[in-house]
Amino acid sequence: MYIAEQKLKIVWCYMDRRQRKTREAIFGAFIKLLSKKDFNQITVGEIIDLADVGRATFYSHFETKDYLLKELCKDLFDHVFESCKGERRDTKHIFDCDTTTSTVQHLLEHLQRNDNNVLELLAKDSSGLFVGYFKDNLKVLALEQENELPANKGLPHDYWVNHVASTFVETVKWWFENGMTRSAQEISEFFLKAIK
Amino acid sequence: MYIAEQKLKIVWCYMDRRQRKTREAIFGAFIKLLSKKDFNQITVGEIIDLADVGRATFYSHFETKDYLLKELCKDLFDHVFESCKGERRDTKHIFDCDTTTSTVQHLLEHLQRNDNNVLELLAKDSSGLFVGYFKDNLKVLALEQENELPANKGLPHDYWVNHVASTFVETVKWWFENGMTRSAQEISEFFLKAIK
DNA sequence: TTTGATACAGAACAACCTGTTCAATAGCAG
DNA sequence: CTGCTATTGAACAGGTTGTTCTGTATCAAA
Repeated sequence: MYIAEQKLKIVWCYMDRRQRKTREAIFGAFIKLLSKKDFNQITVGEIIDLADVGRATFYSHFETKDYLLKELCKDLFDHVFESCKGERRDTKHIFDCDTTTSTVQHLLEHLQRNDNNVLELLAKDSSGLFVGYFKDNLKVLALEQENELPANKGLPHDYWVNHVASTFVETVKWWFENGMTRSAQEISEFFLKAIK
Repeated sequence: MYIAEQKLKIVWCYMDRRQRKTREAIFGAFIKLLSKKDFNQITVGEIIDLADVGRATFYSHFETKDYLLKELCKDLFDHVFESCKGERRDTKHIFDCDTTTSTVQHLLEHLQRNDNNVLELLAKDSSGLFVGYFKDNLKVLALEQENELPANKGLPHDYWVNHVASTFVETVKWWFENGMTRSAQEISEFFLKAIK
């Protein structure tokens, strides 16, 4: 029962090649299915068929379907935000990578590439988990560079942070639902205007 | 198979007393369960047990569990927004019911009474359906009295309407999650400041 | 009150999904 | 090569779903 949990979480890169392959296959199949139908309508049977993986193998990696979703969220958003945070760690200023683009625009450009269909998953997020993880990461990011954000207008701090994060998520969803025709810079301006 | 659909939807008030009773019983049981656990973890068996209703009866009313949720959303939000819209229809000005309170505050006060646990359902909305219906209704409301809202800052119209509706939903959720200790008036001010 | 229509209860049913177990097989690291 | 570990594939019990059926209770109208 869920034998690989510790290894998978703690020493990811030292994982057995077989484990990595299975994990990636399951994630891939899951993402493909998630972009087609609702989470609750996807069965484990479909996942393991598409991933071409044994039933027992699935359950040795993920305790349940919900845990699979959680781990996928972690993987996805850790990857999306890693560049922002990584650069910040190195340089102390988020703008160093490109002095003309803000953090917001940088993040939007990263999303525009849409690795792993993050946007699709965000847009048709029937479980709310993706949006939840996204917002949590954004809140941390907002706290890290609070001085770059507009004034909080005398509103309670946590209300303001939540408002900023929510507005960003809604902005991204709006962008995606309108075909991503506008540029990342334009969307960035929309967002900043909205919370100004 | 879902024999009563037309009657239920079109001539609600002329419905057979038996039908009304079962429908109410099912809705009541469903709401009670929804405030305790996630939608996807609720079984039809639990619902009919709590509603004290036969299995076949349930399926003669609702094609499936998802349809039950949809109909519940419709009922709930039609009721929440009916007062706002009703007053507007009569008076042409939404402020007539109380010249000192705005539409926003009026809606918040209505939510504060929390009929049918709407707030609880909104806060722990695992399916996203409640929030979706809530936002749709808010958008219509926002369009109806656009002149009362702050300027859209040159943003695209649908982006702005979506932003306003989303901010309202998030404000309500924040209110609820913080124990509803603040007054409706205060929350109304937060919301208006946030989108100003 | 009687009558015909309709909603209900309760059980039974097949089809499906879940999560577990197990023996056999295949791949890995030292 | 050898011991260890992941994977396979099948089988399994337990639970859920949506349907079907028969008999009963309730309604609305004559």
